[in-house]
Amino acid sequence: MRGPPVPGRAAQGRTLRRVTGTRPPAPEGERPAGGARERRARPAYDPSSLVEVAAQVFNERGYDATSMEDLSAAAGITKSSFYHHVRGKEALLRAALERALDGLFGILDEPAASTGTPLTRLRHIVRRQVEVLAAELPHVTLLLRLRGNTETERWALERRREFDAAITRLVRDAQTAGELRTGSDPAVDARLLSGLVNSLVEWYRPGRMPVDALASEVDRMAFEGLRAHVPAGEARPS
Amino acid sequence: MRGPPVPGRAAQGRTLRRVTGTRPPAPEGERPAGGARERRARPAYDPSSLVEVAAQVFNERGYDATSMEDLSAAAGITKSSFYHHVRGKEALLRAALERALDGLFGILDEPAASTGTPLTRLRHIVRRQVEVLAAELPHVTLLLRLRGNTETERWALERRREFDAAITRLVRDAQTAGELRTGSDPAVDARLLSGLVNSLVEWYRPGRMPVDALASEVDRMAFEGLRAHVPAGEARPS
DNA sequence: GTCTATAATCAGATAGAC
DNA sequence: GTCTATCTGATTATAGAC
Repeated sequence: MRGPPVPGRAAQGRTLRRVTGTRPPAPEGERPAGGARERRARPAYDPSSLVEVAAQVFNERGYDATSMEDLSAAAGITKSSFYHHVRGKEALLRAALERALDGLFGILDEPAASTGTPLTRLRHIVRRQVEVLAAELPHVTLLLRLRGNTETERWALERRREFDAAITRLVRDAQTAGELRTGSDPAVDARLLSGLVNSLVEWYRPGRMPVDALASEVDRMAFEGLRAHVPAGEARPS
Repeated sequence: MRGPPVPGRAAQGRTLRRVTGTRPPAPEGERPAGGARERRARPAYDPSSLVEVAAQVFNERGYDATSMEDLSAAAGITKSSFYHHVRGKEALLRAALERALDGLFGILDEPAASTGTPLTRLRHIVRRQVEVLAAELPHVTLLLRLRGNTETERWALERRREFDAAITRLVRDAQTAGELRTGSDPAVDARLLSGLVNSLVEWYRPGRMPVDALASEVDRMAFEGLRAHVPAGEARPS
């Protein structure tokens, strides 16, 4: 907990927020039978849903600031009931990170990721990266905010570096092929590109705008820039 | 602490890393007199240095995962001695965030921030933002990773939103003036631009490349894009 | 499957000797 | 100014009743 020792929890600066957001309904058979529970809209209890709930709370509060009490409250059950479903805090983290990494590495396995010129492939990967990021928003967000404190975090960071390395190779190839700007270090350009894409998790929320529109704007900015383009033949604004 | 209860601290997954990185030398008179201390390169004890050390450790481990023990160890003294210099964990956080915010808002007060066309002003601000980010790297990094758990964090987030709003207004003005691309929401473009700039804290380290070179690459990417530009008159690659 | 109660440990912060 | 020793409360995790 934070701040000086204060009697009541309400006196602390920390705000208890509840996870909102829609979630896929759990299989009916998995629901607890005696629906005597009176809490507000409570998430289902199947493992996959619990991971998603946990990822949401981790992102809102930060992994370290999140207590098992916070997680169980978000799931609508007590802490010890929560432990009945989950091995521990770090197991939840790992499951969420695996989902994010599976999504990202899945992109590299797609046929379009190895078809065409380097730039064509790169643009496909960027577009798909935006889509995976939107589809797995809480899990990817979690992945991008890791500090590397635990063994699980370091494992995920290592896999993330492998993904980034694939992007860097592709940027280098595209520059060599004359499809990307010259005069800059491809490793730097790859980091700028990844930074741009990854920064979406800080503000994009589903429903804010269609995912394919977002992907198009990111693609345009990354490769053509924000500046207005003058029609061919006209003079460039000084 | 993390993981199941284990006897020894060494058995935990957490790695104790020491703050490296160079620091401006403290005024000689501020150093403790009897240099009997035998630890490795230890930072000075003046308040400003302690804030910088704290910001570094906060960034490495995350604010919540950082204990006062971690901070005092990084400073080379015991926890209770550390408390002699500092009011508490949150006071350190606030001091670091103030430094970051002062740097950023200082940019908006510069004459060049309100001289010329919207695009000229925007480009100046972006360049200066990269420079401030590099000069105040640990403090700005901390600012960009806030979750809003405490009152201090929420205060800083609110000020950061004000800064972002200024950028958004400028992007809108530049688009209206025909200097930026059309067909996209200026609020989205502003977020993409800020996301690109802010993502630097995730990888840029002083000494990796000169700051002005970095600023130029960011400027070029943001406004012209990564794609190779064909000389005027030639056909655009399909 | 869920609960109350509690164990074991670690956090931020302080007291008081030197 | 620094230290050892300690307080208070929160944290992860478990025991065992229902």
